[in-house]
Amino acid sequence: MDYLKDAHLKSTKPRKEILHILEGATLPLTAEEIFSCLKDKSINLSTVYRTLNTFEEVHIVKKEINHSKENIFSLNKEGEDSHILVCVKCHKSVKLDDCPYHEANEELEKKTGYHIHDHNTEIYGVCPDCQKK
Amino acid sequence: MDYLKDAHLKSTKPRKEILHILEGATLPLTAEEIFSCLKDKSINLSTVYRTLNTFEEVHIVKKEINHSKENIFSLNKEGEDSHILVCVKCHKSVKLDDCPYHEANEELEKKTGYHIHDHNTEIYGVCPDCQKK
DNA sequence: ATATTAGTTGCAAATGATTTGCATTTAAAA
DNA sequence: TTTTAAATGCAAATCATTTGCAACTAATAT
Repeated sequence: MDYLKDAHLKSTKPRKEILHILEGATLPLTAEEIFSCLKDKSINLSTVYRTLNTFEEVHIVKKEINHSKENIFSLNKEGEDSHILVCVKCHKSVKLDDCPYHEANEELEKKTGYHIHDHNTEIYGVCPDCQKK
Repeated sequence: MDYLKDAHLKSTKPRKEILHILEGATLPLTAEEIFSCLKDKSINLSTVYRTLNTFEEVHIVKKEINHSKENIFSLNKEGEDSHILVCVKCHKSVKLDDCPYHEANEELEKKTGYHIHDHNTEIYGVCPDCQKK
């Protein structure tokens, strides 16, 4: 809740607005998308970028890359792993209920000694519809 | 072997040189890296980019994204899937001998109807060394 | 071999997301 | 209320990548 105080960041208008937008988002957003959602139009795009990067450093948000190589940001809600199956042809995606790689990753940790925390896997394939074409 | 003829692409000097460099590479390379490996220094960087994109379209190369959001290219050798375990802290990576997700993916195909062909997974975690720190 | 032509290339300029320098402002500590 | 380190707005810089266009060349037909 108190993301800013917890991270020892000053509570400013841009930061509060950006947090609010991220809280309302169901999907990760680009900096531009967040920028255009801002009610206070005097906030600068570079402030949005800077804020999002700051948020990432203190783990308030998670930064990923979308299909167009843009950074996309989403609130880093602990324990909210998503596993998405993405069609490489039509880009349609399906949310999986649970991690299909859970057991496999445990095996892998034993074998390699790595502590795996890739729990937002995007799995690529061709969806049933596109297979027909 | 005869990548160019097979793909109905003209056999030009830039293409042959770039192919040669890719054949000698053990890791995926950026366009710039390939460019600086060229013996014929009269070849233009944009030709390298264009060539690599053409190669990708005809599936001669595989295009991926590295940590700095640059495109990296590698020869698309059939049946040479790689599974790399990457440390998110030090970026050290370990090649896995075989796909840890093979069975899990088969399950997933049955469940979803998707035809999965993500067989160059990068798995992220923290390596043993970085866990100590 | 030679001419033809569609596909390639070099060059320079454009693009587009993201970053940065710097002067100004502001939240929070004293 | 004063002080000060941190945050912001603005404009310009970055940097990988793409693109328009004129010149060139490999492959095909003559």
